[in-house]
Amino acid sequence: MLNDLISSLFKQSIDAAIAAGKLGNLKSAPESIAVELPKNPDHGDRAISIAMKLTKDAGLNSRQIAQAIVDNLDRRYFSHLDIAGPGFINLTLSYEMLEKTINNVFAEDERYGSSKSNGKKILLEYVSANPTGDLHLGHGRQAVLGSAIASLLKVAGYDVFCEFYINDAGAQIEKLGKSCYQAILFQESKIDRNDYDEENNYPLDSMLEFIHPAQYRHALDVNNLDINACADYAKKLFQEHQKKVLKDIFVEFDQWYSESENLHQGSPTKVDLIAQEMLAKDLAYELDGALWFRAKDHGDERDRVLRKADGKYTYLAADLAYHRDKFSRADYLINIWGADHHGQIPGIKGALQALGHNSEALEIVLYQLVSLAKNGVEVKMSKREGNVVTITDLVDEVGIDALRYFMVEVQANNRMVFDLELAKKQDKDNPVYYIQYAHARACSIVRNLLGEQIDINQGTLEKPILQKSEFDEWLNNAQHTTGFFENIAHKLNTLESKSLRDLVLTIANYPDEIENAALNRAPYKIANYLNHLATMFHQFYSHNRVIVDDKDLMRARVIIVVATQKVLRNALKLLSISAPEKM
RNA sequence: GCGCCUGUAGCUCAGCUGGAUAGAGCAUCUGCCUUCUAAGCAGAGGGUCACAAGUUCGAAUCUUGUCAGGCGUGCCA
Repeated sequence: MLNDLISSLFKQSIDAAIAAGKLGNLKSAPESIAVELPKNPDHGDRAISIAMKLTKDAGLNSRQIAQAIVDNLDRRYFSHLDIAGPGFINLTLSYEMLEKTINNVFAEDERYGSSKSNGKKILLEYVSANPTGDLHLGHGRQAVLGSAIASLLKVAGYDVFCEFYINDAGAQIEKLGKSCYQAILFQESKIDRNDYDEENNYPLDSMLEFIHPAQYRHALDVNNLDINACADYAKKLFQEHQKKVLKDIFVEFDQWYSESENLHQGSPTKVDLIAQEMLAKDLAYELDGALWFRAKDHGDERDRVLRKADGKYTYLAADLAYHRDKFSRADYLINIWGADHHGQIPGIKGALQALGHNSEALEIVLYQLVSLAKNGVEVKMSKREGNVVTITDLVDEVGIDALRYFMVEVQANNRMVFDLELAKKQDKDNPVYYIQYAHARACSIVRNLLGEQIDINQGTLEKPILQKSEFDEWLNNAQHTTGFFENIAHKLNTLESKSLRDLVLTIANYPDEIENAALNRAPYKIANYLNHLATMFHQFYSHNRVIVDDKDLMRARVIIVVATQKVLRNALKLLSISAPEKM
C-alpha cells in the first residue's frame, strides 16, 4: 500500500538519523508514522507531521527534526520535498511512484485493493428480523449495511460467516399463530372483520397480504384448523418471503439460524444449560419465582431476568445461549443492532464475560433508526396507518442500485430520514448515477477506440483507431512497464497534468481506503471514495482527450482510463452496485 | 433523574482518529456541447464547526460543563 510504503521509508530515515546521532534524545522511531493528504494542493501529494510530535522526546525543535529526517530519507519515489511551517514535510510523488500504482492495478486486477487472507474468522450476525411480517426501511438499512461490512471484511482478508438469527420462539410466534388462524377464518368467511382481534394480533390487512387461500389450503386443513400449525405455516411463509426480498437486494446469508430448532430442543435445552450454569456459578439467583442474573455485579445498571415467574425464558437467556454457540464457531463476533437495543449491551456482555467468554471479542455495531418523511415532513411509520415502506416498495421506486447506495452512504451512527417523495425523484440527480456514469464513460472510450469507425460523409466503415492486439499488448505491459507517464509529462499543460496526477493518486489510495473502512466497519467511506474517484475521473476526462494522434500520449491515457474503470468496478462490486458499461 | 447517540453552509452529509486557508452534493447564480456520453466540466455566493472553559506548538476533532434533539432505562423482543 502506498501510505505504508511511505510510512516505512520515513521510519527507516528516522532510524538512520538516530544512528547518526542527529535526533537528540530520541531512542527509537515511533511505531507508526501517519501519512496525511494535505487539503491544500500547494502542500504536495502527501504530508508528514511526525517532526512536531517528536519534539519532546528528541529535545529538539521540530524544524531541526524534520531536517534530520529529510537528510536521511530515501528520496527515490519523491520528485519534490520540502519542509514547511513548523516542520511539516511535504512530499510530491514521482512519476515512478504513480506508475508503480498503475502497475499494481493491472497486476492485481479484480484483487486490487484486497488483502491476503489473515486467517481470522468473523461471525457476522445481522437483520435477524422476527418472521412475523414483511421487511421495511429499517431492515433495509441494516441489511445493506451488514452485507457491505461483510464484503469489506472479506476484501480486507477476514474469513466472514454471515448469519441471520431467526427469532422463531416465544410470544411473538404465538401471536403470529393466532393472527394467521383468524386471518384464515376470515378468508374462509367463517368470521367477519369485527371478530378479528386487532388489539392482540398483527393487523389483519398486513396478514391478508400473505395469507392466500390458494396457498394455505395446500398446507393446512382448513376444516380442522390448529393454531400451532398456523404458526408454523406463517413462520415459514414470512421467512421465505424475507429470504427472497433480501436476496433481491444482494443480501445473502451463509446460515439462517433458527432459535426454536437450535436453542429450545431436547432436554435440557441449550437455554436450560445456561440457566443451570449461571445458578451453579452463583451468577444468578431466584427471587419472586423468577431467575435473575446478577448483572449489576457485572457492569450493568441493574439485575436482569433470565427466566420469568411463568417459567418462560427471556430474550436475554436465549441470546446468551446463542452467543455461546457462536463463540464455539468463531473467534470474533460482530452483531449489527438497531440503536434502540443499545441498552442490552452491558447485560449480554457482562453475562458472557462472567460465563468465561471474552466479551471484547463480541463487537456490536449500532445503526440509528430510519424514519420516514414525506415532502420533508416526518411521518410515523405504522402498520395501522398503512404507510409502512417495505424493501420491496423501495426497490420498485428507486431500484436496487440507488437503494443500496442510499442506505450505505450515510454513517451508521447518524439518524437517517428517508424521504420517499425525494427518493422517487431520484432519477437523474441520483448520486449513484454520477459514479456509474464515470464507469460507463470509461467503457465507452475503449469501445470507440477499438470499434469500427463510420465515415459519415462516405457512409463507409473504416478500420478501428487501435487494433485490439495492440491494445491488449498495452494493457499486458501495464503490469510492469515504467516510463509511460514520464515520457509524456513534458507534453501536458497544467490542467491536463494536474487532473491526471490527481486521478492516479486517488487510485493509489484505494487499498488504504479499504483498510480504513474495514477497520471502522464503515462502508460509507467506500461510497464517499467512489464519489471522489468519479469526480477525479470526470475531471480527467474533460481535461485530457484520450483518443489523440500522439500514440505515447494516447497509450498513457488509455492505461489510466482502464485502470480507473477497474477500480470503479471493484469498489462498486464491494457495495453490490452494478457497474454498467453503457448508460 | 441516569446511560448511549447526534449537533459543521438554506437542505443532506464528509472532515483521513490532533495538523496548515473547514469541504462535497442538492438548491441559487454565471459560463462551456460541429471533437472520446452535458447523467459531465469550469466558476460565484453561502460558516461564530450548538455554547463556554480547559489540555498544547496546533482543537470541528481530546476533557469537563451547559443547551437542544433522538433512543434507551420491562418478569417485551
